[in-house]
Amino acid sequence: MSLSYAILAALFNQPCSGYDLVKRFNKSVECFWSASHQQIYKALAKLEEEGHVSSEKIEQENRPNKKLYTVTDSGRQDLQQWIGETETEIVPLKSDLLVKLSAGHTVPTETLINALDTYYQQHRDKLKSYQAVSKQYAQVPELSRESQFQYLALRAGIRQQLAWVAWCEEAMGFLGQPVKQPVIKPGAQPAAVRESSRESFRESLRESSSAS
Amino acid sequence: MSLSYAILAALFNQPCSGYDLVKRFNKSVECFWSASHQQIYKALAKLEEEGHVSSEKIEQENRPNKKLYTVTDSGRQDLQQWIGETETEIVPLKSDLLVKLSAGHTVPTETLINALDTYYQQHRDKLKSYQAVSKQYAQVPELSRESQFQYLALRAGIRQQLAWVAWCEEAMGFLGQPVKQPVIKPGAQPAAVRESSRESFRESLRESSSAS
DNA sequence: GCTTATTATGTCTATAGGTGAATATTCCTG
DNA sequence: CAGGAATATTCACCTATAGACATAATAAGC
Repeated sequence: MSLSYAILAALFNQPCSGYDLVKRFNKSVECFWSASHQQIYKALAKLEEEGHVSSEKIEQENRPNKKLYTVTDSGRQDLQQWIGETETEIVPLKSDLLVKLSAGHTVPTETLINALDTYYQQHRDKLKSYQAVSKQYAQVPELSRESQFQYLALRAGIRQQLAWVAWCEEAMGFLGQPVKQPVIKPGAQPAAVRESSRESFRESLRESSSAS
Repeated sequence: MSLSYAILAALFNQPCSGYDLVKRFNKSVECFWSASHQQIYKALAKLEEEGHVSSEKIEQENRPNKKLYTVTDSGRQDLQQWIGETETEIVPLKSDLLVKLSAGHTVPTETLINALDTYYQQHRDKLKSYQAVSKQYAQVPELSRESQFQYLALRAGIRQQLAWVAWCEEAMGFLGQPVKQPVIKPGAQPAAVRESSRESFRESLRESSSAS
């Protein structure tokens, strides 16, 4: 359901081809909605069938022809109506790693550390890539209102990754492993990271017990 | 795929009936894997067919009979093997709200504030409920290794919710709305929340631009 | 005796979400 | 001109999930 709207939103901001859309999803939309190219093409076909987008064949000289997709009036209305619906469910978390951890006592600690390390690296990479996009926004002197909204969505993605990175460090501390390298240069990070990275498993237990 | 393993892990920690499993998923497992009762019953049936769990009919006096599910040797091996696999993909984020926001300029700000507020409340509720479970852990003088792992998984859930709550506040600040009430009593919160709540949209932009 | 809630276990169906493989064109390099 | 990379798209299939429906026992209140 939401994939269609994610596509409508992206196309509304900037009409483009399916292929370009895939690239945009991989670059930044991914931080709030991920999808494979097959899914995107399928959803585009359905949206066109429903009349929410229209396509125009563009003849290209140096490369295969492409279809330029544009949101129709009906598509825009549908999108706006959906945004207005308050039938809002928050994202249910689904993490392989946490499932593994919840049965962690059944396997050697080393196994868990390996899994954790893989995750840690991936989250750090994602964070880095989102922060790179964030930097691009920051370099524009005056962001359009449109861009500001997109930046705000990106901020959520960054906060999610920060939370994961901080948790990985906490988990590594618990599993008795030193953190291999500092997250990112100090000073370039919002205070939240440094604070939360410092927080240990033990400390958090004590805090919970003192909470009212 | 992972639902089966989430069930195996839960049953391995504590054998129970399908009904109880549903309740456990709603209570705390949900913070790392969510599933409906239909999915759980279906997955249980499949696991039994495959021989990974066995069921025993329990006659009950005061209520309908139930089936007590236990993980078999084959199930335990399967679970342990899966935990060892390093084919680990981090959770792709999928958020309706962020999709809505990315096209936020197409609707009145009030619409967005409404949507945001609904999310804010839900994340705060989730956070509160996870923190309540966390408190239960903290009250046990000496946690078993088993429980420590589960607590660590819960910590990830809490951090996720904290990140969402903090972002909601940042977003509200951007949309020009005052935060209606403080997150939770100060002092009961890890420093990370207070820090990150304070961080504004504008400040974050400046930080991004100064980052190397 | 009737209604409603809770415990307990499922099935069916439609649709959304997701993967793997295949296809075709054009460009660039050796 | 052969082979690979980038562009651009589609098919077939499978799983996941939501929503509705079905069943049946007990317990509590009116």
